[in-house]
Amino acid sequence: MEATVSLSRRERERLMRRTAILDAALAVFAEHGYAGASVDEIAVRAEFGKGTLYNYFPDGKDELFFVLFEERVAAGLHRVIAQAIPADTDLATPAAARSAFQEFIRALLHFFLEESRDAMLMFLKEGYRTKLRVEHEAGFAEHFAGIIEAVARPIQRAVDAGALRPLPAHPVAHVLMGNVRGFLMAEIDAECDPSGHFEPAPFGTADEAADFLTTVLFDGLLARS
Amino acid sequence: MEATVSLSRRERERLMRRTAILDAALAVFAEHGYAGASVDEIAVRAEFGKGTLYNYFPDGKDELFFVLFEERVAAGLHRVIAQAIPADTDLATPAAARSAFQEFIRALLHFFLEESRDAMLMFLKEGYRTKLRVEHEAGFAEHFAGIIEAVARPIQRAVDAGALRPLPAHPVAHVLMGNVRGFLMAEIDAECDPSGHFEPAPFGTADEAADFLTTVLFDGLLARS
DNA sequence: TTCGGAAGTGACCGGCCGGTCACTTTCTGA
DNA sequence: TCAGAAAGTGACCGGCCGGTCACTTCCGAA
Repeated sequence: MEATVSLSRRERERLMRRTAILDAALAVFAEHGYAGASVDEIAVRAEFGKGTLYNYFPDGKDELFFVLFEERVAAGLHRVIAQAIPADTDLATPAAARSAFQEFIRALLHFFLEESRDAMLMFLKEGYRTKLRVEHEAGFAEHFAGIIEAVARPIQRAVDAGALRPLPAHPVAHVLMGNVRGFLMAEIDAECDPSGHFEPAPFGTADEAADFLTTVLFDGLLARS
Repeated sequence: MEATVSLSRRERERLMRRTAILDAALAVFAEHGYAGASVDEIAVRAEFGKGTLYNYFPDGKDELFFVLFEERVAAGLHRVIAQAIPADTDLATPAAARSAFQEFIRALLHFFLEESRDAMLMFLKEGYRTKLRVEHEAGFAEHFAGIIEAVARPIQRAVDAGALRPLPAHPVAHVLMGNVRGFLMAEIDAECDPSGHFEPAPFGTADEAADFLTTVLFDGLLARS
């Protein structure tokens, strides 16, 4: 009757509770951002006493935020990258590269908009800009660098194959991810502000939005004769 | 001996002090963001008692932030837009449009990087995402919409003239401004974090950066045969 | 010189929030 | 059954910070 994993019931239950706390914290961070989130609210939402949170995460709010970023946001991003552009993807021609990156952008938007909205909101709201313990600051920088690196790798391949313009891959990766980020930001702004002042990008589906971004970034804004 | 403006000395001095307070507040907001800035620090930097700040800005921190955004950031942006792409700019051909928008992006980066660094930092750090009084929230949304509108207008002209792809102008304006914002963000990240984890975009001058962005956005990433 | 109001000031208040810890409850293995 | 460990709890602490207000200082008009 034991699960295949070699965890005692105690350990399994501890893991469940840890997850429940993280779920609650993710929801609160997504709603209020790091600075606006209160540990009390997280505890209430998780249905634990505040002290219990410090049993599981001795460094408190700071640690919760960092762990969430690691386990939900960064891990999700890496998964999407690995799945959408595996190392053997054909990137030899402009057409192949275009369709591969289009798929990638679609997968990104799909992940953030439909699969893990809370992760997205946490990713967008001020995130790493907040002052945290130094060790976590470094960890954040490392995660970001790792994600950019993972995106830059296929870009470099496509550049080497002559499918993309010979631009430096890292800045291009920054721009690509920045555009996804910017699009999501506009999306939630429009959603959170129904007063109608924030004119949103009026895209229906995530795929339509992805196609728009792909067109702008890969085909360019200039008309072609 | 009187200045041409019809202000009494009293009024002029009051204006000077108001400006001094705003300068101090801008510096503090630029350094710490809205949430991290303390009114005490602003008062110390302005060399006024805290109470005096509330003489000039009865709504306190909130009002200071909003006024700064209005008078420094938004005004600066509008000025740059109006100067770089006046209403009679030639946008009839792809080449003309490209060079006009290249000039615009250069002017933007120049303004933020060299002319008003503090305005840039305030613009970047969490800005309108912060919860403020409702009337200010609406004001922010209005300013943003106005800026996007001002950028979208020449884009629409270029689209109508067939110089740009027939894409909706507002989303394109969002993307354009978002890329500038993203670039600036990467720039200051790299600067504030000399640990080297944040791999920056290694551009020398603002103009080189602007040219890179122009290439990506207008020519597109795909190689041309 | 005098007087009234405008301007300036900083000690103080109240609320918030992250983190602690002495205590209670629950579990487990002997 | 029971003792001790593990887990859970929330009242409480200390610090911070935005905003207030009774008081002082300054200044210009009469």
